[in-house]
Amino acid sequence: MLKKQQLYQQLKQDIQLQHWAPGTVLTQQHIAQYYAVSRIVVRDAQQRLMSEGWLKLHGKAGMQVPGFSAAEAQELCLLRLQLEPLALECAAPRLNFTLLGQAEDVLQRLNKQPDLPAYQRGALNWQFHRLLYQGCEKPHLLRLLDQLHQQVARYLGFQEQALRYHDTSDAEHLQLLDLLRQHKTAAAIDLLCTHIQTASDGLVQYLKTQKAP
Amino acid sequence: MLKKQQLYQQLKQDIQLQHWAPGTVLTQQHIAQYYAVSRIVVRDAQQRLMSEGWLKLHGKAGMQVPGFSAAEAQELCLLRLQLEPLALECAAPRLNFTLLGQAEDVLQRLNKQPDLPAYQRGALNWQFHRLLYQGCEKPHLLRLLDQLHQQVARYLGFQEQALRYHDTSDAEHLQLLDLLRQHKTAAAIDLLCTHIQTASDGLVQYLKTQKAP
DNA sequence: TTGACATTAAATGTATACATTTTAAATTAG
DNA sequence: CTAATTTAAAATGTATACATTTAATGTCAA
Repeated sequence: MLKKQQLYQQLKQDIQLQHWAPGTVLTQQHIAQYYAVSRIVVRDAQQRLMSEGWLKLHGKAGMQVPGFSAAEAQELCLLRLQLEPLALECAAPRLNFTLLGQAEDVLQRLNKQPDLPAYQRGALNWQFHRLLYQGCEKPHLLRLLDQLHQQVARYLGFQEQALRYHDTSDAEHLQLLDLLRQHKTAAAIDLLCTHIQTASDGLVQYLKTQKAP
Repeated sequence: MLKKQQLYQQLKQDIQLQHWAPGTVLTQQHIAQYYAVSRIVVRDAQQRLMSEGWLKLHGKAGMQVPGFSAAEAQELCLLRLQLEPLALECAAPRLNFTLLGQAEDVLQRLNKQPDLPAYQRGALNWQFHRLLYQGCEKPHLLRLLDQLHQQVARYLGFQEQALRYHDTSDAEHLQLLDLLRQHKTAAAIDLLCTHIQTASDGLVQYLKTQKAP
């Protein structure tokens, strides 16, 4: 029998992998029956997934699996662009070799396993960035960024193709680490901005071509 | 008998008015008994209040009423400063006289009732700003800002004194409206930045003096 | 046929009861 | 007396049953 945490993960994954297609309306009863859990458990999971953007309200009954749009992706990336450089700037003075090493380990894992599923690559990618921002000592900022990347992650499960840009950005990641090691903070921030911008453009471009084939 | 929505509002207000002091650990059972509702209802309200920052996890049992710190206030204001100018910039081209009029109405209500409780003044103040950002067509951005102001609101119920700066900022609000009417967007954004900065400084200063009297 | 109203089905909200986990206390061995 | 283990109490997690609300269906009159 599934518990709360398990149902949360399962549902999230099933949405990400499009087992439940965008537009589907999921009622408590449906989910409870399908996953064989009590509605109480479903309510908790639903509420959490909704606050993270995986589900959205649909009238007065049921939750709807949201669709994808280039506009939304662009907005999410714009917010990243607005917040992540700030986080890096605050964290830079407190970046030590331990953290940089951990970050490099994550990069290596990304490199050595080029055929991971898209959503796992996305998770590792955020783990890398997150490590760099870790020391900013701004819990609310980090919370907002976590939320943002949850939303972005929804897009990454979308299509393997959309994530291809990450491979091309590997060099940028390494360069970023290098700059940070040399305490060239300003340059690192600049690079981060263009890095996010590049990723954004790729994703948005891809979504636009998908929409009108 | 209280329903979910009512309990949510009641609990939030009681926290804001310090009926439950910072540091207090509220268990489901406590709350259920005190407000005479089922624990189910409490769970929903608790989860929502937690996601909005009114409560935070306390180990594995209970939720804790968070305290106040100058650092947290500063962070929240910094995030406002990072996001609100962006929202205004995006919304400016779509600002019409209807919205500007609504905003001015809010200002007038603030002016004509100088003895409103702090939390209501805070709510009106955010209502004013929010109207200006309304047209930015960035739902995620607006959601983040709503969250941020929920957090700020927690501080505003804190002390009447801390909100005094809002009275002095009334002139700035009017000037902001004026600039927007004349489509002097850049100037309006500049003013907004200093406006937020001023408010931030006031609040942070106040909290620092409170801490070490 | 259409539109308003009544009726029914389904979904969510809420309460109670039970199960599991966690915390604290108390007892006992060293 | 201390520390570790056991035991009891309290808190949360989960399931079931009931109440309320919402949506849909069908009926009847115009």
